[in-house]
Amino acid sequence: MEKFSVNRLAKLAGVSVRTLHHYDEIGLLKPAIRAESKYRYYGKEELLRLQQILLYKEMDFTLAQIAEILDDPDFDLLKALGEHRKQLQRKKQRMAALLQTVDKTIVQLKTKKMNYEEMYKGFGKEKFEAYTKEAKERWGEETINQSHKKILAMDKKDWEALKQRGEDINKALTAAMDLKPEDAGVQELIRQHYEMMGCHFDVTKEIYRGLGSMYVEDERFTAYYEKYRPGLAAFLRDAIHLFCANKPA
Amino acid sequence: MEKFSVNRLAKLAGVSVRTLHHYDEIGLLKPAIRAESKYRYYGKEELLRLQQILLYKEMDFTLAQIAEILDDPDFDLLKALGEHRKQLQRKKQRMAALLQTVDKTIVQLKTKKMNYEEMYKGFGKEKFEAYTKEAKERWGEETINQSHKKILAMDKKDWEALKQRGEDINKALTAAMDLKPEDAGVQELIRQHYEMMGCHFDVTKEIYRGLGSMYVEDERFTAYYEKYRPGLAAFLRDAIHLFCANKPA
DNA sequence: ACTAAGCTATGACCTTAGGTAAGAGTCAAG
DNA sequence: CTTGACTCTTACCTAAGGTCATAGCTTAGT
Repeated sequence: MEKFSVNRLAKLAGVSVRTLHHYDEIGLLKPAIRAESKYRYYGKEELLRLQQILLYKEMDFTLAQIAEILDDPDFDLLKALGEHRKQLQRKKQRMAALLQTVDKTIVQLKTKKMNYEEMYKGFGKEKFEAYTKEAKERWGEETINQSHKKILAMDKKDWEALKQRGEDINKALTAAMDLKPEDAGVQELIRQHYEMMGCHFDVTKEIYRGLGSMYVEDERFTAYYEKYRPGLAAFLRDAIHLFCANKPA
Repeated sequence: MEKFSVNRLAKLAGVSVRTLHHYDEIGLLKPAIRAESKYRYYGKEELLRLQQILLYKEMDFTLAQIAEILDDPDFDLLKALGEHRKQLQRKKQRMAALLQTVDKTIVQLKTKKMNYEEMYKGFGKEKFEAYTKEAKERWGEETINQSHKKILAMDKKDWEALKQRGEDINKALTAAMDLKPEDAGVQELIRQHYEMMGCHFDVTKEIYRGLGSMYVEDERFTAYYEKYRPGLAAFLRDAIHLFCANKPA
């Protein structure tokens, strides 16, 4: 019968020696024999048990749960798996919800950036102050200031170039409004717009899609683009959504 | 200016007093004033800051990260949000992967149950032993025994009834093979089959779908059903997949 | 002013699944 | 027999608080 030292077993199973010590401590996996020297030696059976442990650990069971699964003969594994599945699903959904929250926050920050840009372009003092006030209410004094600082810290030339390019793309899109959103040329313009947005941080498909929705859901966006040309906001949203739907992950 | 005691602030923000103590300890949220009695008193500003903290906590930022976000003027919030988003997405994908693992495990357990049932129905000794050996290799001595114990512990009458019903449904499905998988009658039989499967633990759509795939991917399944009537395995799989696709979550 | 009830402070220990380190003992090869 | 690699135990550390215990504080009612 083969015997494995801690090191050997650890390497065989891909865990650390400390982990084996820990499992011994909590009684989850005890060595087959303990030499007089106090060295731990494991046999084939223990290797098997360790593999079982790792299987369940992979599924995110806690060590206590695993101990129960392996040692309690009255344990209903199917029921446990079913419940565990529910847990995992809840967690996954929670992640999805968090993602949405983060996305919304990112979009809102982007919006603020744009508000700021508009302000820069000289939209009149009242508008500027209304924006600032709203933003402060939504974000708190400190945050908004920090964010503004960031934007102000942006390199002037980069900023101007970015702005110019955005305007070019917008003009082209306005002209292309008579085509359908799925038109290849329109989609190419949208692609350029998307890449521009991604210039300073990653815009994922989902974030970009959220931004697209804002074109019709946020009145400031809508007002801005509708004045440009009526129907433009909805057109942009549709084109962006289409773009996102067709874009590979 | 209003002052809030720990209790008041905690209730206002929906956190525990201990949490406020903790935030004070780590310097994340310090009270506006400390009375000589050492009592903590918070002002409006602190309430605002606490709300900010909770906003980021909701997004699963750690307290250390939140401190950085709120206190470091050089902090790039957009970049942090972008990175955080990636993290969340990874976690979500991990959850999805875990779900699949759990589903597969559940389906395998179910399969074993069926093997056991076949064995019971008298499929010959060699087959039984081949199954048992394979299952032991895959699952380890202990697990398989426990699982068998569970099945044996099942109420005899329930089991017989379940088996009988399963056979009835199978016979009906065999007869219905000349129809299309999307036929309403076929889908109704599949629905009954699905409900039967869910008799002893929740079978979700996804798990059921996985089971459907096993009809053609697992040779034991395939052999069993093909012997019944050629083409039955694929037919069942298609019908099950269709059922799952149309079933509301 | 006094007292009881309720609020608060500090300190300490607990939780997961090990990581990391110190100091001492042990094994195997040369 | 030495040296280097291995192993032992002990103990402290992580995140975000939960849950006591003990002692001091505040406030409402009398």
